[in-house]
Amino acid sequence: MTIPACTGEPHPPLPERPLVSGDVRERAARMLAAAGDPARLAILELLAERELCVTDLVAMTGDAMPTVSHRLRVLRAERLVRTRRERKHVFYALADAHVLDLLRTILHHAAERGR
Amino acid sequence: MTIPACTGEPHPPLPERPLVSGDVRERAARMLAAAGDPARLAILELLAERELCVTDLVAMTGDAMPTVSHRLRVLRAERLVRTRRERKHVFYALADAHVLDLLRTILHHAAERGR
DNA sequence: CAAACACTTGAACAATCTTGCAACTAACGA
DNA sequence: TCGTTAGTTGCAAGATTGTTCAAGTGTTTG
Repeated sequence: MTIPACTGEPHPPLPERPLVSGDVRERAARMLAAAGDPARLAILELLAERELCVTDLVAMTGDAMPTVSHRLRVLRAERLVRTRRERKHVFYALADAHVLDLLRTILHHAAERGR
Repeated sequence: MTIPACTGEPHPPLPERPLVSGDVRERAARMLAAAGDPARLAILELLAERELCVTDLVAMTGDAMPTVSHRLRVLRAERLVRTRRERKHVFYALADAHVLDLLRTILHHAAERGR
């Protein structure tokens, strides 16, 4: 199926097919969306420094525990964080180096391009 | 202001201060959220290959022009894309190498970690 | 075993987003 | 100038999200 080009102006031959598979994109979008909230991003930043339990995060962010827990749930659903239980506490950490990488990339870029 | 630690268990000394400045995080979150939609991410992927006009994107995605235009508006609001007008057409492209970088990072990671 | 602690879950409500249609604007072309 | 092509904008549904409070689960401590 040929795709009708724009008026044959500046651009080259013609577009290639879609791109990456649909569900890789789906997952990527959900990961981005999960990180794309200031409060959740703040949590990721804190976890970038060290593993923390929910109580710590509550103390550090000043938000209510259910609120923090819900946020962590979203992050965990997209596998941006992992959990580990120890005695009474549940410790959260970034899922892997990829997440740290993404975090650094976005924060660096956001800091760089001043409005 | 001291932050009460979790039960002095496994974790080190104590947490540092917040992190990056609040509005860098705000901007980063908005950028992530803008990219964090499958349809908008698909547009970014297409633009990663070449500059395209709205008509091209309409043809390639199969969506209505106002829909595509709205999506582009969101992407432009967060400066993920830039525009250039030529004759009757408005051409869109990724704003800069940073965006391409982010795109590659997220797609790579999403592809890697199979569910 | 009972009470306390550390979380998670559920439900309801508000706020925000996304889309689709219609109307509007800008740039050509006849 | 008039009509057409290319895009944008406004607005009203409809859907998703985020927050809060209350209740529930699991673990540990007395």
